[in-house]
Formats: sequence, structure tokens, C-alpha cells
Amino acid sequence: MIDRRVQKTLVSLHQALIALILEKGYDAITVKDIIDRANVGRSTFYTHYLSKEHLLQGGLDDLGKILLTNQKLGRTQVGKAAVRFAFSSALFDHAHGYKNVYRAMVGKHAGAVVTNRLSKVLTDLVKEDLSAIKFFQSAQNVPPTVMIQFIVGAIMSVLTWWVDEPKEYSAEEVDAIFRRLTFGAIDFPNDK
Amino acid sequence: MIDRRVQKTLVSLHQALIALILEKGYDAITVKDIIDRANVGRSTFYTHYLSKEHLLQGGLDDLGKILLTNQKLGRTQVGKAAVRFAFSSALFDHAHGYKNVYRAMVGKHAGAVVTNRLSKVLTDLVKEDLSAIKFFQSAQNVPPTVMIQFIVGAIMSVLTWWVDEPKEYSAEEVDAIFRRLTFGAIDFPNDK
DNA sequence: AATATACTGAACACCATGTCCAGTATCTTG
DNA sequence: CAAGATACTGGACATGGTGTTCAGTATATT
Repeated sequence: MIDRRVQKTLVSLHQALIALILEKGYDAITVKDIIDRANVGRSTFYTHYLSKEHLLQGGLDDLGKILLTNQKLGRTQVGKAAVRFAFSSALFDHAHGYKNVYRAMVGKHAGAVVTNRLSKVLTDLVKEDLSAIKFFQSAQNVPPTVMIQFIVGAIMSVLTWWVDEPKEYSAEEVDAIFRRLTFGAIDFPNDK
Repeated sequence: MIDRRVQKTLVSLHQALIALILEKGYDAITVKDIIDRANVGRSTFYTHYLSKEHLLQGGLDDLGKILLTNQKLGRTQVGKAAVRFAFSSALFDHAHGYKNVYRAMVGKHAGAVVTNRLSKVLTDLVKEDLSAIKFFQSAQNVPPTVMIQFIVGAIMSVLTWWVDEPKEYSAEEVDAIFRRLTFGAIDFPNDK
């Protein structure tokens, strides 16, 4: 059985972290801020986490697991035409539900640490997804490593824009934007 | 006339910063590290800069000016077909010449602060460039704000990949990769 | 050579980090 | 419900980085 005292402490710390990121930005947060907000003793914090970054890491590990599950779900739900990057719509759906968390991670107030961690999670998803497609490298004539980084960058771009965008877009709209940017050629009107 | 003592101090500080970023990463650097490496007194540092971030900012302002000049150069040099994003080849050329500086900014060891500053510089360039193209918004059916962020993200992706890539690519090759990714649709072989 | 300006380096107050520990509260188990 | 295990508290402490101040010294400029 998991001790309820521990559970309470961990939940408080994670909630405090997210709230503080949204308020003052990840970099500006001190351990004192976190434990004051979470109402937890200093030594208690250090018995659970080595630093504020480890606290963050713990939260993102959970997120990674959820996304992986969603990716598999997306695969089985959609038809053949949408198999490619099936995880993206699942991701934007998830982000829509936990917009505060995502805003804390990729929004204006996020720090590099937070963004990098999310990038890693996404990189694994993209890699996994691309590995299902044969010969994509030769067709693109682009090294696979750039391709992966490019796609992750595209997702991050769209996410970053979305969470700080005042106008409300649905997850479907955002996913469509992502796909249009990533798949479609950029076709300028005054070209032809 | 600019006092030579000041010049010497500023140059030493900037060189020390770049060297240190490459060695241990921006975040891990302390003011003490910088002044020891630059062989400059502590109070001297603080008469010129308010913090380590301001030192960085000063260096990036210079870079921004250089890129702006290059953008204009690119416009006049290339033919009509290459007008769109003319600055990109100039940028990759520049990055090729100052690869160490760029590696310090977008490589593995860079911090969020560094990356964000460069992103801002690039955002201005992209905005400027897109503003020359009429009606591009309606054609894409994508909000211009995402478009800009997406393109900046693409440049950053390619730059990031390039500086840490062991194999040597020329500026032209890298620029071609960027253009293929950004303009061309991602056309997978097993689609048709 | 005289004046102005920049640099030095040590001392200082301040604050965040991470560790330690004795005392107290709360949970689990028999 | 009692007893033992486990978690939490909070204050004290060492360490190290930040940014300021200032009297003394070095180096420009004219």
C-alpha cells in the first residue's frame, strides 16, 4: 500500500510547480517557493527529489506514458489514411484537456529545461512513428536525424503558438494546421 | 575615441563566454567563471553588464545586425526565383563561418536563454521577409503568427542538427535541406 | 606632464542550495 | 487499539553564487 502521506506530498508539490511556472516562469522558481506553496517542509522535499528539475522530470514521465498510450489508441482508431503521425491528433486532444499543464511547459513562462524534456518525449514518439514507414529517407533525400528534429520542432512550434493564442482553436483545427504545415508544400499565391 | 581598455575588456568577456558555453553549457556558467577566463576583475564586469544574460544579449545584438545586412545583400544578389527567404542561405553561410558561435548558441550546451534570443532575431527576419509576399495568409489558410513561428522553428531545427552533426555539410546543402523541408510536401514513397 | 577614466581586488550583505537531526505526527499491521 | 514503522517538521549549518562598494593602482587621452 502506498502511504497516503507520501501521495499527498507529491501531489501538492506537482500542483505547486505548475501553478508557479504559470505565475513567474520556471527559471525564477526556487525550492523555497515550491515548498511554501505546497505547504511542505524543506527536508521533506529533499527526501523525495534531488532538485526542482527532478520534480519536473517526475511529472513529465507520467505525461510520456499517457502520450504513448494515446499513440497506440490513435493507431487503432483511425483509418489507413491517417496512420501517419496518428499520435499528433491524440497529442493535441490531450493538450486541449490539460491546457494549463501544456502552457506551463511550452508557453512563454516555460524554461529550456521544461521544453527540452517535452522535446525528448516527442522525439521518441516521432521516431517510433517514422520507423513504421519504409524508405522514407531516400524519398526525402534528407538525413533521417534532421527529419525527426524538424517534425518535433514543428509540433513544438504549433503547441507553443496555441497555448498562448487568445483565440480559441479546437484540437482538430490545430491538428489540421500542423498537418498543413508539415505535409503540404508552402504554396504562395503569386508564384504561378 | 573609444578607450582601448574598454575594448579589450569587452572582447575578452565575449570570447570567454563563448568558450565557456562550449565547454560546460550556458546554464552552468557563473560570473566568476567568466571573469577568471577573461582575466577581468569582478567589479569591472559589473560596470559593463548587469548580469551574465546582458553580456550574452550584447553579443547577439551584434549578430542580429550582421544578419540583417546579409539579408539585404541576399535580396540584391539572387535572382527572382530565390527571393523568397533569401536570408536563409545568407544565414547558413554565416553560420558556416562562425560555426563555434552558432554551436554555442543552438548546440547541445546552449541554454534556453541563448536559444530564445536567437529565435527573436530570426523572427524579425522572417516577419520582414513574409511581409513582402502578398496574400500568403489566405493561400495557406493558416494564421500568419503560426506560420512565422513554424518557419523559425524549422530554421532552428536545421541549425541545431547541423552544429552537432559530425558529418560535414556545406552551407548550400544545409540550405537545400531547409528548403526541401519547409517548402516541399513530405511525400512518402508508399503513398501512391 | 597632468588630468581623466578604467581596472583591481578585497570585504560585505544577501539569498538559494542541499544536508542533518531530534522531535512530532500519522499510517499500517497484528 | 496498541505498538512499531515510517513520514513530516523546522531550525541550524556549511557552501557557494550574486551584486555592491571603495580605496588604491594602472593606463589612456590631451
